[in-house]
Amino acid sequence: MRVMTKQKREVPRLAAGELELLQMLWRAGGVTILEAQHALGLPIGYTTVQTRLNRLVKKGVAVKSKERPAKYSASLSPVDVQRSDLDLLVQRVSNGQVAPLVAHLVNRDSFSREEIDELKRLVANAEKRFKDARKKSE
Amino acid sequence: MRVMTKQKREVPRLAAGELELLQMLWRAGGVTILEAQHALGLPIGYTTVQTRLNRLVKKGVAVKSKERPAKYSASLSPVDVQRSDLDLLVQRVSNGQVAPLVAHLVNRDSFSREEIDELKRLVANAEKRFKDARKKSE
DNA sequence: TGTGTACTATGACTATGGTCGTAATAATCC
DNA sequence: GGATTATTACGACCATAGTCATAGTACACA
Repeated sequence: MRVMTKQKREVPRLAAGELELLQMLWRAGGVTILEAQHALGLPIGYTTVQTRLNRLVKKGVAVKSKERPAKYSASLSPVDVQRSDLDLLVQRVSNGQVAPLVAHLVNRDSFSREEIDELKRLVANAEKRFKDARKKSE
Repeated sequence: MRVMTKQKREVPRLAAGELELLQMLWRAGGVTILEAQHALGLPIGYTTVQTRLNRLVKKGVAVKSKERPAKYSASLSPVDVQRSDLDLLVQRVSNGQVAPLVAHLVNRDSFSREEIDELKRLVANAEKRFKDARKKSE
């Protein structure tokens, strides 16, 4: 059975730059401050990275290990942020309507054979869910 | 031939609250400060709305008319913001890959018959473009 | 065990966005 | 024209994010 495990914590609002740090953590895994600084590849100082990482920790979106050169890692999966980003975006650009947003994305650029097949599969699944739901409710 | 018409102006980074104002302008059209305040429906003061609107103007994403009760309107279409939001999001959540994002959206919730048809149409168009491009390049 | 290095904590400065108060200016009307 | 009202300009305050310098602490090892 499918228990909709309610998210205990809301994803806090993250400014663009904070997201950037978080992305780095997703890519690089558990990193020390020094490694983080290099992974970012930006001309910003060591203590700047330190402060920003600590602020992420204080916000609860990253964790810091106890070891001596402490390792920082994201305590939030990309999916979590994706979800809230998407919620926001869907609300923002098409007033809660998902289809127009998908239209935008699909018309936006071109796809490979494989991607097109993938899209077809997705739509077929959506259709199946639609029919199933319809059947169940009759 | 497909000329990638370069966007002349970058959409400036807009904080969440600024977007909210902009959305209001899209919905309500050219509005006075008072109308904007009402349209927002939030418990924020008149001069707050004034300041925020003026900041949008200074950023170039809104314009202010010369009439005496000045009318503010967005100088940026939703599409512009959608595009840059989407660029950002696509980059953010799936590293530039559009298909996974579409997958997220499509799996995210359920659709009506009409929406499903619309999605099918979109995918068919994408496929047609794919074939045309293929034919042209042979 | 003392000292130099690696790491961390702390505080400070700046910019920006959200909030407003108040002063200045323009329009209205007696 | 002068008083009243509507509109605008201006500046201020606070919170937060980005930036860093510097002071403090722990570790290694001579």
